[in-house]
Amino acid sequence: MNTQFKKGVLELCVLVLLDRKDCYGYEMVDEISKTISISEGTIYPLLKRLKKENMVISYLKESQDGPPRKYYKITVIGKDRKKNLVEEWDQFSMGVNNLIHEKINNSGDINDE
Amino acid sequence: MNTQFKKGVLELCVLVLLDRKDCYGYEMVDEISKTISISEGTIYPLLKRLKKENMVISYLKESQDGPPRKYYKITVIGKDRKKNLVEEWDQFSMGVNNLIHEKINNSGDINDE
DNA sequence: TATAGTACCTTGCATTATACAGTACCTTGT
DNA sequence: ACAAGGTACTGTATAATGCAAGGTACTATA
Repeated sequence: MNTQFKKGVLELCVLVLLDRKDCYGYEMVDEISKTISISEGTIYPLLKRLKKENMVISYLKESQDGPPRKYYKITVIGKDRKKNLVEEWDQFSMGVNNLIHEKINNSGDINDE
Repeated sequence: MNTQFKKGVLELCVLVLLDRKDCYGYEMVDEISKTISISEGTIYPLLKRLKKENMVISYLKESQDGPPRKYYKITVIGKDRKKNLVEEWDQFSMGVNNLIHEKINNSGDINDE
């Protein structure tokens, strides 16, 4: 899968997931991997950054299947950012789709027949 | 505009444009900027790379409005790559849209009523 | 008990595309 | 001669991801 396409989108995906419910890293890798292939080494640094930027907070919780899990919870700032990112993404992806699928924006639809 | 989203997509856009008609760099900046804000300093290195990878070839042509223009023409390899990229993009963007707009893929639609 | 396997987190280095600013050349109009 | 705009190019910085490796906790099994 094209690495470059993912740039910036992973952050969006993580925030969207966390806006639905608290998650731990490993869980998000699983969830997101259904759509976009990623690995742990990618998501943890991202989570660290989001935490540093106050988009999320984290708390530990014990697990029955292994070591304690570090859950992440989205903050108000994070929700805000998520909203912006979703809007940007929608606009961006629509623009690209228009561009590559030939729906060229002819502003000024003058018939010359 | 979110810089990260553009990663990889610009290459796609350039190849798509060139698959329609030969263009020169400055022209493509204009064209693409209608949708995605970019500048010359971004596109020329990209074109250079595409040329190095044999996706495009270039030729000079005089202009009446300024210095000669360097036109780029897509090659068979380039067309191939464009096709792949378009497919990848379509799949990728659809996946992301599903993910962020909650259409979660419930494989196994068992009714429990 | 030792070992392997899996769930889970972390870090470091390499890769790669874009941003921005600056340079330079050509042409036309004043 | 100068300004302005069209056209091409380059260098340095930024930033997100990939991959590989390592570490801890728990569970199962030999």
